[in-house]
Amino acid sequence: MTADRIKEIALKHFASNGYEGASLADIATDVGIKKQSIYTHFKGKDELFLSLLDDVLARELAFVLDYLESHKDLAVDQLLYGFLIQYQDCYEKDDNTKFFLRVAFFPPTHLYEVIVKKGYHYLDTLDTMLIPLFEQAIANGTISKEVSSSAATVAFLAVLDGMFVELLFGGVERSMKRIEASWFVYWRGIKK
Amino acid sequence: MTADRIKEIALKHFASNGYEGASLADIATDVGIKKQSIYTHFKGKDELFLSLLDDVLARELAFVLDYLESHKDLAVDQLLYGFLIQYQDCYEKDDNTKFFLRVAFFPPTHLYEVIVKKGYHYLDTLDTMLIPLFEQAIANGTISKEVSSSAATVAFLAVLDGMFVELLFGGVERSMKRIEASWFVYWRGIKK
DNA sequence: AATGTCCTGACGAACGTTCGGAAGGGAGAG
DNA sequence: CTCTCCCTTCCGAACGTTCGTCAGGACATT
Repeated sequence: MTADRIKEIALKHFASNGYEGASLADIATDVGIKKQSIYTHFKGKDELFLSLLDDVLARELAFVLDYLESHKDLAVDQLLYGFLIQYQDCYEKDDNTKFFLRVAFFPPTHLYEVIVKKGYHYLDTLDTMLIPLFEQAIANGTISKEVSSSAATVAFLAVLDGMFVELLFGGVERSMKRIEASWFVYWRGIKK
Repeated sequence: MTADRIKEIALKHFASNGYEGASLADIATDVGIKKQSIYTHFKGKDELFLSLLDDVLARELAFVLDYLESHKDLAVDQLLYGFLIQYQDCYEKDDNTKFFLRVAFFPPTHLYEVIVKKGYHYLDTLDTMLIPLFEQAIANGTISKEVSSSAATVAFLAVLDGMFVELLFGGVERSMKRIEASWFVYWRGIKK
């Protein structure tokens, strides 16, 4: 399907050049068609972009859901640390996260409201999935009672964002170094 | 000086629309001149942009330097926490950080090398300023000997980035919440 | 015959940029 | 004091390019 190839290529372009920086002509060239042919599959640039945004958010959530489901029997520290590592590995070469972060932080102005709405939905879902984990670990005694579940969640998401930032800016090896340090301090800060 | 007014306005535009999204015509309109007049003061868009980048990095470093200098007699935990708070306060309404982050993470491709070079210089300087603080605190016994000074520094910069991210995406009140949680866990993780 | 896909060709709009000239003020000479 | 020259600042008009978009036709598949 050509529509899928367009999406695939467009994701790369949006991820590395942003909404304004990505041109339909360049995308079409990479696909191997003329830019006018894109209009056979999408109404225009906005529809292509928003369709990609939905895909990206869905994939992002699916990954988290899948990971938590398939590792739910792990100890909470291994689960969380593994989550960081897997997230990094999984998206090392993928443009999904790059697209996601770029759009989340610097959305094209005329699509601001739609994007923010979708973004918050993602964040809320993430929160809902993580909170019970921490509550259980606190009840278990694995995590100190001095630490609230919400503080642990918020701080963990901050560690995650810190990883993203370094992943984007400095690449994998710098990001790995940051994960090691952040996780070491983080776990030392919440464990019993 | 018109050049300064152009810079001032251009900073806003670059910060909120990115390199490609900011147009010289819009900037000129906000300044109250025609876009051609910009060429009296700058060779072109690139020179304006790079000139702004230098200013932004210099201001960013100056702020850190100034803060550390004027609070060097504080206890390390108050110093670091205060640093987070002050950074947030200082740049709440300022476009400096927004410009900085946007450019750092998503640089315009044709200026990539120049930007990355300047960016790493900033990071290195920051590192050089922070490391001795942690070394001293570890020697003091304020921070646990189990924590290396480099791990504490790297993790602290991650906390800082986490704050930036939330500052950009969610605004001040969400960022404040994140700082509270992150700092609580961070300090609990490195203290003796 | 109908449908879906890709093409050629062209559109107006916006982009960064260049050029030539009009205004204005300051400096120096008469 | 005035005239002239220079220099800075700004703008009108236009440049070539690229942008997203639309209309219409060719060709294949069904």
